[in-house]
Amino acid sequence: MEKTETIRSSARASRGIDALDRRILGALSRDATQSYATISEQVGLSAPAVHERVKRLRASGAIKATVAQIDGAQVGKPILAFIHVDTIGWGKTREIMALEEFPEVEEIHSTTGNTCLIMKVRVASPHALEGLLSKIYDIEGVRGTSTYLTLSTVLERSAQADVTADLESVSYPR
Amino acid sequence: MEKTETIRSSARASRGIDALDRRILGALSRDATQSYATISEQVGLSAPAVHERVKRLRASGAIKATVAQIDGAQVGKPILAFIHVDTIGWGKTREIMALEEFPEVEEIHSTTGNTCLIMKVRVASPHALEGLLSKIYDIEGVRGTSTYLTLSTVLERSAQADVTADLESVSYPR
DNA sequence: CCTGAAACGCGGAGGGT
DNA sequence: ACCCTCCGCGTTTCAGG
Repeated sequence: MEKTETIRSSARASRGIDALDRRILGALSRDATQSYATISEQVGLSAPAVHERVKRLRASGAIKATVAQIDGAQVGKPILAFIHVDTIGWGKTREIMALEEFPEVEEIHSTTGNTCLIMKVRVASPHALEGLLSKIYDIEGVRGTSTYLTLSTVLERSAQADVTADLESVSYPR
Repeated sequence: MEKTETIRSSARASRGIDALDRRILGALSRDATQSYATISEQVGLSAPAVHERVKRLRASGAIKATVAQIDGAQVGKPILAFIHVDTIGWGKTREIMALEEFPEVEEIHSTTGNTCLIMKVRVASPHALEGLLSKIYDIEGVRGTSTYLTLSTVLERSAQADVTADLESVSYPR
C-alpha cells in the first residue's frame, strides 16, 4: 500500500496531473485573474501550495499560456467562419504557416476527412473574407475551399481540464 | 481641428476602440500575466493609465475574460475533432445547449453551408468520441454528422485585436 | 493622463507532518 | 515529498494635481 502511494506520488511529480491539479486548472481556465488565495479556498489548500502547483503546471506546459479573450465584434471583426481547404499534396507547410501572419486567422488544423485543412478565421467584412480566400487560393496546391459562415456562436471556450465520467470510464491505452 | 479631436475622444470614451486600446489588447491577448508597468512601456503610457483602459475594456466587454490555456494532451484529451451536425429543424437549442455540460465540447456554432452546426470537441479516446457522437444522435432532429479528426494543429490562438491592412482598407458599413 | 502613497497579492525561505 | 505559516518585495489601485 505504502509503496503504491509512493509510486503514484512520484508519477505525479514527474508528469502526472492529479485531481487537485484538475480543480486548479478548472478554476484558472474559467478566470485566471483570481488570486491564489481565492483558488486555495476552492480546492482546500493553502495559497503557496496552489502557487507551487501552478508553477509546476506552467513549467510542464499543462498551462500553455494565460491570455485575454477578446470580443471579435468589438474590435471590428464581427464575422466568424470556418474554411475547409482541399489540397493536392501534403507538405505545403511553408506557405500555410505564412497565413498565421494574418491576425484574422485564429486556427489552422490538418485533418482527416474530405478536406485536408480546417481554418477558423474572424474578419471585418465579407470583402475581407474574400480577400483572405484569395490569399489561400494563391497558395500552390490548393484545389478548392468550402466556407461555413457562423450565424451565431452558442458556446466558445478554451480547453477544459475536466473529463466526463461516462466517457472516461472506459479504459483506453494512452 | 479641436472640435474634431473632441468628437473623436468622446466617441472612444463611449464605445470606440482606438489604436492604443488595440495595442493593449494585443499585449494582453498574447500574455495576460504581464504587469501594467511592462505594457505601459510597450504602448507609451503610464501604468495607471493602462489600468484605467483595461478596466474600461473589461467593463465594455471587449475583454470577455482572461483565462489559462490548457494543453489538451496533458489533461488526458489528446484527440481534437470538428463535428458537423445536420439537423432537420432549427429550434433545437435546448438539447443542444445541454451539450455544453460536457467539458469535451469547446465550441458550438450555428452555421451556413451543408451543415447546420459545427462543434469543436476534445476527447480522451476514439471511444469517448463515439460516446459523444452517440449523445448527439440522441438529440431529436439530428439527421447526421460528419467528423473531422485533427491530425496536427498548426495554429491555435484566441481572437487578435489587430486587423490586416489589406483587408481593412476597403470601407464596409459596420 | 501623469505623479505619489497605501493596500494587496505574489513568491521565497524555513519548519512540520 | 508535500504542505503550511511567516515575511519582504513588487504590483496594483486609489488619491490629488
